[in-house]
Amino acid sequence: MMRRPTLHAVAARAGVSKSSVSRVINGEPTVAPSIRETVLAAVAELGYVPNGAARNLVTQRTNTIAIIVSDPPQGLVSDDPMFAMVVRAASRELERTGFQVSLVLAGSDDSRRRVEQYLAGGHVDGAILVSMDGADPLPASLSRTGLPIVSHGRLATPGLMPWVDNDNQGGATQAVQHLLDQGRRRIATISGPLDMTAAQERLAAYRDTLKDTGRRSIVALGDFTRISGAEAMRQLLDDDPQLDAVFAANDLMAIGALRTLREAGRRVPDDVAVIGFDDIEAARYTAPALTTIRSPMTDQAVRTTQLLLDLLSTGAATPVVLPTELIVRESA
Amino acid sequence: MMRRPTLHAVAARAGVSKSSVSRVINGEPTVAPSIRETVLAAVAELGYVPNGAARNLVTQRTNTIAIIVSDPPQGLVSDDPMFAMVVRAASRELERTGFQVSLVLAGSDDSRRRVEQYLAGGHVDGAILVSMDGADPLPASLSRTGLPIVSHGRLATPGLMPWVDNDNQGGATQAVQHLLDQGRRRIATISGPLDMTAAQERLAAYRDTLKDTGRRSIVALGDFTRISGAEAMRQLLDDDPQLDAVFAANDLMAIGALRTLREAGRRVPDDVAVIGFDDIEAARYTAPALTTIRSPMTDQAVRTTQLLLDLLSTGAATPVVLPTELIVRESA
DNA sequence: GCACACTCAGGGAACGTTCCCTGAGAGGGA
DNA sequence: TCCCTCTCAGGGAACGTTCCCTGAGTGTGC
Repeated sequence: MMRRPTLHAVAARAGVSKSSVSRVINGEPTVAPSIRETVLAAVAELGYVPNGAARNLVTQRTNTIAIIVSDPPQGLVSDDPMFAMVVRAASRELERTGFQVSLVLAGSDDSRRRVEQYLAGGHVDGAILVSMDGADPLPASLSRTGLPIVSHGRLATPGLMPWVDNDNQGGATQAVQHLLDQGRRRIATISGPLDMTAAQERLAAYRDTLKDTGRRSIVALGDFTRISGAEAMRQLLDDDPQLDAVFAANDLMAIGALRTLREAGRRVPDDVAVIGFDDIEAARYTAPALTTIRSPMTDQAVRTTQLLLDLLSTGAATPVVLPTELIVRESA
Repeated sequence: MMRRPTLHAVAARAGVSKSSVSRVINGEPTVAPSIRETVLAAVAELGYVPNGAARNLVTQRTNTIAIIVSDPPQGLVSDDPMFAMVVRAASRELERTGFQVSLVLAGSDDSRRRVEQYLAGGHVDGAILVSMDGADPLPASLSRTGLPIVSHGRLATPGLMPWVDNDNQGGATQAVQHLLDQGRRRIATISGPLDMTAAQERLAAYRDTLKDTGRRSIVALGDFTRISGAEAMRQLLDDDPQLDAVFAANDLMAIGALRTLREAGRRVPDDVAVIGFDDIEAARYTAPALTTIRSPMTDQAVRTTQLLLDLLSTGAATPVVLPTELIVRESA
């Protein structure tokens, strides 16, 4: 394969110095129109494209941002809509502002070391951490690199970096209140994994809201997947066959719960009301359609990206909490 | 922010030449144990991490692979499970083999130029194209860069690059045959966007299979999204209220169709049988559970990645077709 | 008419690695 | 004992840019 042309080659072709070519390439104004034209012609003729590595080396910038998502350790590859929405929205925003995106999966402990090395190796100008769980040591160690980093979702350890999250507490309160308003008496919940702040906050809000009414909480644990929602629902039905409402901490688990209820012969919402959280697109397509709390996922990703851009340009950024909204459909 | 230590600094600290440090870092065997130890100590002490750009510049390699996915031009961000599955599986495989992943969204014409420049700029060692539609000029222009590139999904223009696809024709034939075996008489289909080869092949197989039985085809067009499936189903019911089966070219559209049928008061599968394609996880959670054709998405992504690795190491790679499987659940 | 400012092109160091080449020293064979 | 080979450390060029600095040339003000 032929070696790609360099700045030098263009300079020779155009009969000018490489400094001038560099100036034209970078759009500096202090260059005579005649030279600019000659250079542009030579660039087009040779098909010149600046070498990224050389540029990065001398400028000490890469124009690349890492999106770091935690990868479930199990061999399974999940179709989590969150992943698609967040990665897509953030990537789009980054590309719009002229950055490349480096996607990094943080799975095993082994890969964590790799991530640290990668960030420390100057490959990126900054990073976005997506939905890290509280047990993960990665945020702490990465924040020590001194690189500009923001988190999509509040971290368990406060103060490490700026973040953007939705109002989990407010949303969960809305959800449970809606069930109460309907006159539901035994309201259970399917919680997310408790090492994630979103799950903690939603569970806490559920408990607080119920407590005010003197009702007892009925809790089953899931991990934000459909199958865990289905299993948790089965367990809830065993624990309390009389329950007449369930608040699932996300839509995926609500979808799982819906399936279990159907298998158990319970009618939704007549026998049991179900409400989810997130308002993913699939929530419009369940039978019955899922009542849920809309959390602005795309928005959150965009805002997180903008927070990083702020951090890069101004050196400072403050956390953001986005409001949620109750979406009433058929299931509650 | 303090400048990160360089090879030179480590060499000075360890009292050896930078050549020796470089040798230790890169694990070359021709270095005395005593020197290796001293260097390793200095590396640990200073927290040295090699600079990526400098390394890339001199080695002419980046250890980075681009995953290029077409981004729908509409402002919408979709939660397409395909995106999550494919990007995740491919990324995991790439990271496992020591590559970084650069995620590139190819949307507007403007961004296409950006992508070409990016690949030509030597930022990556190779690229994976994901599910490009036939109208997209990107594959052709990218293959002209001479970079090793493979495609996830067969391209409309053959011969541009190696690819991995599943057996669309076989799968669609299985699906329609299953409906015929059930004694269904009026079998409609919801096709995907016809500029994608997967949609073309599935539609062609539907037509061929029906033709052999003397039945006429009833076709509505979708674009692989849930909402398009719902709309197409509505149109099909208008066109032929007597239809008793639908083959949707993917599960997302089947899910949309299911909703329309429910709204129209048709029972599935009693009145109308529905069969999808892909076997995404959500297919297990519809009511009724979706009968579908399993296409090995994760597998396909992994195989595509391996194809690229082959291409990188051996310079050659041949297309792969993966088999599909009929998964019978409740909807047909 | 002369000095001075101002514009703009070119030369070359620097960025932080890798890798080739040289050469010092050790070891072994005749 | 001498020479040849072999091992392994160091020096320095090269990778392809950017950017600072120098200096040539032109224009301007008095």
